[in-house]
This record gives sequence, C-alpha cells and structure tokens, in this order.
Amino acid sequence: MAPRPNLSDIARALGVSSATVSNALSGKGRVSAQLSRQIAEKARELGYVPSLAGRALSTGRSHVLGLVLADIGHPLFPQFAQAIEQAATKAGYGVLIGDSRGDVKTQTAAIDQLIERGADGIILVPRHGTRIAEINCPVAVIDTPSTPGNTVSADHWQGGRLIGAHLRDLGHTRLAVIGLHQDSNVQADRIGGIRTGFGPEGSVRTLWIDALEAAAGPGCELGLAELVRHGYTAFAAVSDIHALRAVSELQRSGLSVPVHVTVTGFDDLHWARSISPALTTVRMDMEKIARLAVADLLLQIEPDRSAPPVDEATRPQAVPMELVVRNSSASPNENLFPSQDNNNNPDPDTLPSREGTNNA
Amino acid sequence: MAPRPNLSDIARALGVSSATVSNALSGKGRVSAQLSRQIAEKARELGYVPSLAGRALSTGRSHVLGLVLADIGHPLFPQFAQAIEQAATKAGYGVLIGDSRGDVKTQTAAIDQLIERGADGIILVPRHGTRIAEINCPVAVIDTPSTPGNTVSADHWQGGRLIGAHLRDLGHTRLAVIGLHQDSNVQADRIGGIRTGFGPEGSVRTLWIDALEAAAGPGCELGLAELVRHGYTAFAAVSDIHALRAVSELQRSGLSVPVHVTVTGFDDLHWARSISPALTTVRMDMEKIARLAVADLLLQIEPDRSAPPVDEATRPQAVPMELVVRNSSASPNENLFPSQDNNNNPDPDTLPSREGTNNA
DNA sequence: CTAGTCTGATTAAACGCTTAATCAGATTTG
DNA sequence: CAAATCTGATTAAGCGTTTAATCAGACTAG
Repeated sequence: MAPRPNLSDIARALGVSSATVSNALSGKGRVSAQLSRQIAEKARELGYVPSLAGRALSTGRSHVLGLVLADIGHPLFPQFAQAIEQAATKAGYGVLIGDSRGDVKTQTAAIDQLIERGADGIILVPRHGTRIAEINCPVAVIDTPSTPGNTVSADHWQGGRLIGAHLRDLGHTRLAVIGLHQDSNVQADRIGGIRTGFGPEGSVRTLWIDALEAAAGPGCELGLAELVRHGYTAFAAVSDIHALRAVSELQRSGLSVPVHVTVTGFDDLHWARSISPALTTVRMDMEKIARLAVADLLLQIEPDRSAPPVDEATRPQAVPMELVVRNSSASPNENLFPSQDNNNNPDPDTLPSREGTNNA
Repeated sequence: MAPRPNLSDIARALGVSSATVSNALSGKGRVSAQLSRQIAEKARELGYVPSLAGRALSTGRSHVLGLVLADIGHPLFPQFAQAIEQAATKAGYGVLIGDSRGDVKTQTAAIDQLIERGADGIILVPRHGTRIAEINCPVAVIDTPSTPGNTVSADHWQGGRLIGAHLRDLGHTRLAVIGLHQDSNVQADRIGGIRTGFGPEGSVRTLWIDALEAAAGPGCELGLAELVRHGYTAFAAVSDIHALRAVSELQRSGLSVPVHVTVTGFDDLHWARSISPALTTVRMDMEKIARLAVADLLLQIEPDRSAPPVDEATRPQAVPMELVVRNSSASPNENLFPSQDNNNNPDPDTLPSREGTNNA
C-alpha cells in the first residue's frame, strides 16, 4: 500500500510551500481563493487525509475523548456508548473506552491510561460511592444531580417521583421499594423520588438485595410473596433487572403481575418491552445527556468554540426522565389488563399515560 | 497545571542527551545499567509520562485499535467491548470505538474514520450479509467461521449442534426454529447446527420473524400456540431476545414453559438467568475470542512480536460454544421441573448437563 | 515620489519521540 | 605497540502538522 500523502506532497505537486497548503485546508492564514481551490482539489485528487498524530503533536489536542464506565458490563452501557459516540463524532472527536471493572483503583488507573493516550477530556460514569479523583484534565461526570461535581445526568429523583406518583394514582397504598445497596447516589435519589411521588399517605418500605443476599446467599428469594400477604400491592425496583427478578419470583409464587401485584422498573432496558408482562419503567434521555456532557467537555477543552451549543444558564444539570407505562402496573385488586392485552398495540410507548383509563 | 515533563526535561536534569533517556526507558540502545537506573528514577520523580502523540508520529504506530460493531446497541456489545478492551489493554493498546448503526455505508465511514484517527488495526463485527470492504489496514473480523475472511469467532454451528442434540436427547421430535432473517451468516450457521444436532429423524421447520412481521406488523404474534397444537413441542430461537419473545407469547396463550413446551435461546444474554423460566441457551467464550482477535491483529501489525501468544497452527478459527442448561427446556409431555425449582440452586451453570436426570 | 498598508505567500521553529549514524575512549588482540 | 573491537554515550535527522515571524510586491495615501 502506498504511503499516505502528506502536506508537503501536495505542496510539492503544486510548487507551493506546505504552510500554504496547511493554511488553505484549515482556512486560517491568508491564501488566495484561487490557490485555495487548487489545493483543495489536489488534496482530494491525492486522497490526502491529515495525520491526526502530527496534528496532535503540534497542537497538543488529540481530538479524542475518553469514556470511563464503572462497569462496561452494565446493560445500559450500549446506550451510553452509542449516544456518546454519536455526540463526539458530530463534534469531530473520537471515543476511547476505558473499563474500571467496578473497582475504584482500576477506575483511576483507567483514567490515567486514557490521559496518557492523549485524551483531551474524560467522560466519567462513576461507580456508586466513588469520589471523583482529582484529575488534571477536563472531566464530565455523569452520575446524579445530588453528587457533588456532577456535570449532567438524568434526574433520577424526578424519575422516581414519576414512578411514585404513577403508583399512587393507580390507587396503591402500600409500596415496597427494591434497591441493591445503600451507598449508591443514583439509587438513593431514585428511592427518595419514589417516596416523594408516592406521597406521605402511603406506606413505603425498602428492601436491600445486598443485605438479603448477604444473609441468604446470592440469587436467594426476596420474600416478596410474604410482603404481598402483608398487604403490599406494589413493588418499585430501582432497576429493570431487579424488577425482572421480582416479577419472576412473584410469578413462581403463583401471583400474577399486574393482576395481583404491580411491579415497576427503572432504565427501560432493551428487553423491558419484550418480557411478559411488559415492564412499566422510566427512561432517561441518553442522547440529550450525552450531548450535554460532550458539550460541557468541549467548552472546557476549547473555551473559544464559536457558538457554545448550549447556553450555560439554561443548561439543565438534570435531564428529565420519562415514564413508560406498560403492562406490569395496574390498580390494585382490580382485574384490569390481564396479560393478553400485551404487545398487540402497535407502540404503547407513544402513549405514556394510561392512568386515566384505569381509574375511569 | 504544570506542563508534563518530556524526555529532554529528564535529560537536562541529568546532564545527558535525550536520546540516551529514550534508549534507557525503552531498553533499546546501549546504556550503562547505572545510568539507566538513574534515568528511570528521575523519570518517576518528575512524573514523566511519554507522549503517545510524539511516539506515534515517530514510529507510525498509534497503539490504538479500532472496534467497529454493526450495532453498538446490540445487547451483546458490552461483553464484546469489555473483552476486547481487556485483551487490548494487556497488549498495550487502546480501543477506539466506532458505530456503524447497522448501515453498510456508515460502517465503511466508521472504519475510515478510525483509520484516519490512526488506528493500527480494526476489529470488525460486521452486519449480517455485509461484505467486508477492502481496507488497507490490518483487520480482524469476528463473524462466523463460514464467512470468508472471518478471522475468529464463536463456532455458531457447533453451538447449534449442542442445542439440537440437547433437544433431541430430551426426547423432542418436532422442533420449530425461530430466526430473524435469512441473510445472516451467523443465524444460518446456528440454524444449520441445530438441524444437524437434532438429527435426521426429527421434523424441523423454521420461522422467520422478519417475514412474519412484514406481513402482520412489528411485534406481531408469531403463532406459536398454533404450532404447539400441530405437535411442536420445542422452539429453538437463534437469540435469547427471540426466545424471550417466544416465552412471553406462549405464556400468554396459557402454555407453560417448560411443562408444555420447551424454549431455548442463544448468546446467554445478561438477563437470561434471571427470567422465569431461566433460559436454556448457549454461550460464547468472549474472552477467548477477543484474545485471539487481538493476537491476530498484533501479528499483522508487528510481525516480529517476540512470542506469538497463539500458535498459528493450533489457533482455532472457531471457538467452541458452551451449552447452558437452565429451566426453559425439559422433556416433552412430562411434568418434570415445574417452574418452582428455579433459581434456588446456587449456580446451575456449573452443571451444564441435565439430560441424564431427565431421562432416568 | 516616498512612506505606509495590505495581500499572498514563504521560512523556520516547534511539538516529543525514535533511531541510524557517529564518535571518543577503553579494552582487547595480533 | 598499532590496529581492531567493544562500550556507552551523543548528534542530528525525521515523523506531519501548526503558526509566529518574515518578506516581496502591489496598492493607497499624503
């Protein structure tokens, strides 16, 4: 394969200096319109592609962003990666991935690695309870609004409120919230929101899977049927994963969702619409979050970027979540929506509100 | 923030030439052990980190690999990304992601983009039916062994055989395979394997979701209950996603899995163990695939890499898949394994074979 | 007509690293 | 003891780009 042509190749071919070529292509210096056109044409003809390495060395900017996730294995990661990649590409940046495998030390190592690789900035989705290390490079943190140092994120609290209000409006009065562990800002916000949205009249208790599993082993029963016997009619999980687990356990106990008991999730994972019953959940606006995170980073990296895509004043740190009502939630003790009305409506998501029809 | 020290900073501090420092740190030229130690120490003291940009410009290698996936949104992506990232990191390479959003043109664009960004090689997980574009840079293709140009991949055919044999051993004689569309090499291999493993005695038919949806709209019923009435006792989906859909549809029809009918999936997606019934499926060895893919790439990039991690002769193009028997499969017309034995055994995956107990 | 301004280009240095070529001095060899 | 070899370092060029400084010529202004 022929070595890629460089600036001087173009320059030589046209009998000009390479600086002129550089100026012409970047539109920076003073080059006559005529010559500029010739250069552009020659560049295309030779199949010129600028060397990012050369440019990086010269400018000190690599035009690469690092993406560090607490756990790449997280089922939400694809959405994240896709959204970030898209936003970054649009801004002319590449995305380098780093994986912290859930470990705090590894996370720092991953960040350092990305910096060494020349990342101009880092987008960090930290592990629960992780303090953001002091990094001497632009960082955008996507965690939850209540985390100090958070740059932008979904409004988990408001998402929780959505769920809580939805359940209250359906007529539930006793609610059990299912969380994984206590030291997660995201989960704390979600649960706080759920309680708030559910209102002071309702009775709410929280189950921590971690604690239960510590006692009874991983994958153990959560004792949900027992709670149902005690009058709990609704289970709000802080993640679709746990909601799925709850649904399975309840169904094994002979309880029907949503006829006997309501279950809701969080995140609208890929399969949430496919399971039976389709999961009522709450979704974040990944695209917007990614766009804002990247925009914030770019603002830090190149403060003189012509038109700041987002006005700093109006920029919301917390991106609202959206309630997605499906078939796993219904009013208690009513035989509405048995499982067969599932999946037949063309796109249930476009009608996010179903409470009215329930209470009518 | 202080500008990062470079080679000459170290050199100046020690009164030697920067070339010596370079040699000492890379262990290449001739440097006395004593000076070498001094340099290493000084480097640590100053917090020296080599500039990848400078090195890249000088050597022509960026030490970055590009990872292009047909669709980043695919639920298997996290596993891929994690495995590749790990293998690459171990070899001293970074991973730049590209997303082709399922589109062939976008895929080519994404590859070009990565090359321009200086990727030394590309790991490509192509979209079904995509012909691998002629790329003038090292590529490792992860698709399926029957694809020409495939570098390494799971042995989808063999995985299919495992499923087919499993179902036959359970005693099923009428099997419906559920695929998405015909022009996917991976699916074709999996289905071929299933048929082979199921044996010539059994009767097999294939359902194409794409075709059904083209007629009846997306998300439509697949008519599985009808097939059950015609004597089909087992459904083998080419992906856990479709298996999940099948399970839901069957359950809505009042059929119990696995009591009335058996369903199997493919890929062992994250949630496959959590749903009810836990899905019998087949899993690929991502780590090994990633390792082999990266190793192959490195061999292309730097042919003189000291000890080739994998012997070319013994290197298997097709990495065996592993059958994971869970609770969605059972012998037909036997009331074995009703749904409550789910999830109570600590780790059912460690006992991949359950046929014996069934037939006893 | 000369000094000043503008335009369109060139020169040259710099970014941080690698590496082939060179070199001085010490050591070995015939 | 002179010649060849070996050792441990230096010099200098080069990778491809950007950019400040410079410069020649054409034009404007006083």
